[in-house]
Amino acid sequence: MDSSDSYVLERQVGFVMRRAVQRHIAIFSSLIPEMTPTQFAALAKLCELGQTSQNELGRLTSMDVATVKGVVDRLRARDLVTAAPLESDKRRLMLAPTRKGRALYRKYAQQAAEVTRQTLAPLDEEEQRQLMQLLERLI
Amino acid sequence: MDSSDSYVLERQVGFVMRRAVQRHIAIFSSLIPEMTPTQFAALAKLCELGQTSQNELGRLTSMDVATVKGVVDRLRARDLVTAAPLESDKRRLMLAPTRKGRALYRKYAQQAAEVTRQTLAPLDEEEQRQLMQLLERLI
DNA sequence: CACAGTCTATTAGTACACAAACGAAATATG
DNA sequence: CATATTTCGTTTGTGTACTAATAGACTGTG
Repeated sequence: MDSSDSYVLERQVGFVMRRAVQRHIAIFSSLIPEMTPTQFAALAKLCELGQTSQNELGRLTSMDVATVKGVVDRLRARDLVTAAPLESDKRRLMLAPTRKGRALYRKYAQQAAEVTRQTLAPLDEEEQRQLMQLLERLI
Repeated sequence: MDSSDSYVLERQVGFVMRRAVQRHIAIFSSLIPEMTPTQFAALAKLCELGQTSQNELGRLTSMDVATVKGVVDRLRARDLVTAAPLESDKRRLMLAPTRKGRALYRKYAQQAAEVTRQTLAPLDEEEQRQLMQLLERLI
């Protein structure tokens, strides 16, 4: 039996998802060139919550501890986020968006929703719902 | 109007796909710890074709020129792939799997298909087909 | 033939993403 | 209360992914 029967690259979910993500990122960076999807996700979550620790932010945005540190460092370097150790628990680094960070989030929240619309544009509304639901069940 | 109405992180395709890819990669590396999904994709395509230029391999596996170079370099370093400039067109770097590369591909082709099965396991067969078709239309 | 445009590969730079290991701080348990 | 465990953040190392710039090789057209 030929192993090429059981494995065809183009039919693997991993490959198809990778390509879909590539297209999504291209759309994102054309609509929001000022920051990456990951940075926007972190900033958005932080604006939603007001403040959190770096670690919890990572959990809420599905980022590794090492990844979230890098993302937060870059947001801090651009003065979009502030960080300060928590008095009552000195392990924790509390984060909050700056005024500039909030402004940037507000500026792009609509655009970010538009990124999703454009990414899903090849599908009709019913299919979009289906896709989202199926993807969520994969997690 | 509140911008949080229009943007909720968890409802964006990008976020959901990113998480699904994360889970997929975790499954992949538990079943095939010896190489990454990208490396396997490149090796698989090369085994399928026998030989190609580095550039074309990139196009066929949806990798950037810079990305494919890194991936191929690592495969070459492990003696899974050979590379030689093409006589008739000295710009091109022709690649081919080594015997060792073919053996590794054969060893894991089944497992790689299994990765797809496990990734899609939360869905029934009909849903799996739907998801794949919907994703393909996003590309 | 010349030379403009195209194709291929490489390099440098930036940004995610994860594993592993570390130290410091907090909590749990005996 | 002492110590074992857990939590949090950082660092290091490897790998993917894209941009932009560069250089060499080919192709097409004048």
